[in-house]
Amino acid sequence: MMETTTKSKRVERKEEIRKKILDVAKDLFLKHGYESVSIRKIADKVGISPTTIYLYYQDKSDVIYALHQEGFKALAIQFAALKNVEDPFERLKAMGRNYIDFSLRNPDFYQLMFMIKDPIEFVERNCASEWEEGEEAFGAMLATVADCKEHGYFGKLDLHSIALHIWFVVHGICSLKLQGHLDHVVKSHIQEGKDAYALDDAFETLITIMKGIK
Amino acid sequence: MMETTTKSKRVERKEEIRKKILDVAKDLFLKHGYESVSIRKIADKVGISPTTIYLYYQDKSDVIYALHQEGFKALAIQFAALKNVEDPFERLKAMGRNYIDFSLRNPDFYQLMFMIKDPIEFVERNCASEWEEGEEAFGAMLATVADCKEHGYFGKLDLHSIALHIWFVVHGICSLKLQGHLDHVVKSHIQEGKDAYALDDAFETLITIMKGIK
DNA sequence: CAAATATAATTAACAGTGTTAATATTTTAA
DNA sequence: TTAAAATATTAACACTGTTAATTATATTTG
Repeated sequence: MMETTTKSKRVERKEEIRKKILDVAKDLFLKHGYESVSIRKIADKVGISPTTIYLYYQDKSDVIYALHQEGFKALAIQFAALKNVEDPFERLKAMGRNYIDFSLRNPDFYQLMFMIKDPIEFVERNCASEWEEGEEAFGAMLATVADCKEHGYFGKLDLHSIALHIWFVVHGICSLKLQGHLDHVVKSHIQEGKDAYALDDAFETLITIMKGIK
Repeated sequence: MMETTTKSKRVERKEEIRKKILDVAKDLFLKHGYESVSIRKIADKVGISPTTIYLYYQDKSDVIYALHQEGFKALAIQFAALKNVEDPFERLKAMGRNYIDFSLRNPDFYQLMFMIKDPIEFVERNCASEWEEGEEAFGAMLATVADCKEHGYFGKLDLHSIALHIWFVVHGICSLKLQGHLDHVVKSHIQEGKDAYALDDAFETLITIMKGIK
């Protein structure tokens, strides 16, 4: 017997390789985008055979889902930094800004997290509708909106309706920006010089409207 | 000389085949989704060799772009039916409803039009930033928002800011619904029974907020 | 320690994908 | 009818995810 630790060395090594595969996938993903993540390229970079990956992940979508989770962890860190903002409406504003900034700084992650079908389908198939990471993020927002309501914001509107609404706006901004649709429309229909400010304008408009709800 | 018509028979036949390719692509697309549209499958169904398609479309993304345009034409028809709604705010509401309904009835088209990178990249590369179809749709909305403003809606907010904002919300609703994110969040965080109404609730909230702007 | 067993990794192969170059066929013009 | 132009095809390249069968490597047992 050699299992003095909770994990035997074999299991340990297995987890190491599993992590290495994910790290290489993440590296490829961030450097060359979603489309460039292929089983064969990952295997090459790790130094193993393509089929070996299937001993550690059941699927390609399983690898993609693991990346998806990494993204949610990174977003959670962004949100966690806001716990000490006292004024609830300022905290809500900061959350929105952080969300948008995250999408701009990690466009590939954002697309994977909110704009691509594969990972969420993987959740539906394999995770029995738990999925802590996503619920946590939305929960944090719900709490802040509730806090705002207690301070007199948002009138008689329902808590969940407000929270969802803000998410819709912010996701709308991010997703249309990332796909180039926003720039396209702004370039065609709105005065010159506003190009770069479209995003800030959009956020300002949201804040103005939300603050004005009686 | 036989070119009594503006188009010679050769050009006519060429356009016929070009259209046939597009029709088959559309059929495959609507029946089996975006991922199932492959050059080889289209060629099989048309009854030509895969490489022949490259004599009519420069690329696969060219075919996809043609589908993308079909989608915008369909949406334009939905919007055109609203010209005779007199009250501007009611017209704006109807536009929003039509937009959402379109996304639900033609989820694949909607994804192609607003959630997938390929077609808009094709526009950027090949169309010298004109692209009438998209500008027309947004223009129709801009006009309606302007009309609303003249009737006292939306306070001092900028015309373009309001129009963009509404688009963000509505697109946020549609895209998160289509990817399954909305259902996922609603199922986890919101009371039972609201499942099916999440979309209507979202739209109602938008209307309430927009109407309340002073 | 050696043999038997369980685990891990590999090669070969299947069925796809977009796309290009070279070749063959058909249609048009002289 | 023959030369030229347009159209279509076959063969091939370099990829993709994935599975079955096989080999190599550890681990456990006799």
